[in-house]
Order: sequence, then C-alpha cells, then structure tokens
Amino acid sequence: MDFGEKIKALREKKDLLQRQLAAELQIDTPMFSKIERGERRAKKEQVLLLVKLLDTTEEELLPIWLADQVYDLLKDEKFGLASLEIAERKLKDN
Amino acid sequence: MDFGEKIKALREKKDLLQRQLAAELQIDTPMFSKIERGERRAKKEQVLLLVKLLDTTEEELLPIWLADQVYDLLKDEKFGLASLEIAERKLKDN
DNA sequence: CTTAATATTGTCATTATTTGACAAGTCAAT
DNA sequence: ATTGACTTGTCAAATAATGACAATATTAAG
Repeated sequence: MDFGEKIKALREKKDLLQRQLAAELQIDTPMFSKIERGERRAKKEQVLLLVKLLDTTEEELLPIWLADQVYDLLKDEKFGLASLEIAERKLKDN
Repeated sequence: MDFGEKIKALREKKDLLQRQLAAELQIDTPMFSKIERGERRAKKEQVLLLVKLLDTTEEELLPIWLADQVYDLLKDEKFGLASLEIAERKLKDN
C-alpha cells in the first residue's frame, strides 16, 4: 500500500471528503485528489498535518511516504536493489 | 565510499586531471571538482560517460551513484531505515 | 432520468531546485 | 614569485515541482 492509498483509506474510515482535508491543507480538491492517486507528492509539512487530521501517527505515515520517494527513484533502475544495500549500510553507520 | 570518492580514485589511478574529464563531460573544472566532492550531483548521462572514460562498468558506478541519492533523501529522517525496508519490498515485487 | 455532490483530468502560471559558467581564491611544487 | 591543479562563492539559465483554475467524469439521490 502506497501513501495515496493509505490516506484514502484513513480518510474514508473517518468519513471525510477530499475537499475537507484539502481545505485544511490549504490546497484545492484537485490537488488533493492527485496526491491520493500518487500523481503528485505531498510535502512533508502536509504529511505532518495529515497525521493529525487523520488521527494517526508519524510512524504510520512518514515511512510509507518516504518509501514512495525511494521507490520512484529506483523503480526503473537496473541496480536499484544493489543501491539500496549500499544506502542501508551508510544509514546504519552514522 | 561515495560516488565522488570513487571517481576521484579511478581518475587518479589513470593519472587524469579534473580538467581532462571535465572537458569530456562538457562542463568546467569547478563543476567537476564539486561533483567529486559531492557538493553537486552528476547527471546519469554524465555517470555513463564516466564509466567509459574511467574504464569501469555501470555496475561499479551506478549503484553507488544511486545510493548517494537515497542516502541524501533519508539521512536526516527518523524513519529512514524503516522506509528502506518498505521500498525494498516494493522493488522486489515488480 | 435529472440533478447535485464528489472526484478526476488537463492545462497553465508560479515557485523552488538544480545545473552550469565565471571570477576569484587557495595550495603545492618549483 | 610563477605556474598548474584544484576549490570556493556567486549569479544566471534550465528544469522540475507545486498549485490554481476550468472542464469533465463518476456516483448517489430524488
């Protein structure tokens, strides 16, 4: 499940409309729709707002939001998995 | 070893000057210097050229170049490692 | 079926980020 | 002191990301 699917599920669980969340994020409904479908990416600031609006936690949203970005970066790359291993080592080091 | 360190090592092994490689990449020496020190990022097209110019392989350069980008994305993130796990699963799926 | 509400699509302007060139600087070896 | 190799700082140009708006499609209700 990617970030868009996740916030859509949470939104529907709370019976909220796109336009309500969009208003809170101060963007228009089309923009929110695009974020939900993964056509546009939410900014971190917006993700943090969504954590509150959707009654969830950073731990629930941030990793999946970051993972989308990593995936976008590597999805067409022959050496995508290899590069993940390297990045993981570097992350663990510091 | 990050991408910059890698190409610097290869460059010195071949006794090449920054200005020689910069000329081949059609950028100026300061720009090449910045790439070597990781202050700027090489474009993929430039990485592929460097593979040839430095007598190495894509397998040697691309993963480390991609890993730098993943690392940049996650280095200050609390959930960096968690997001790597998610991204890895998605990559393996397709 | 027709309307009304919700969500999506397409396009364009604005803004932010990235890339590169240039001028000036440091450092080391003569 | 001069030369050659590299680095630093700043600015302009190119590119990508963000958002608003208009129009369209989809769904639900009466």
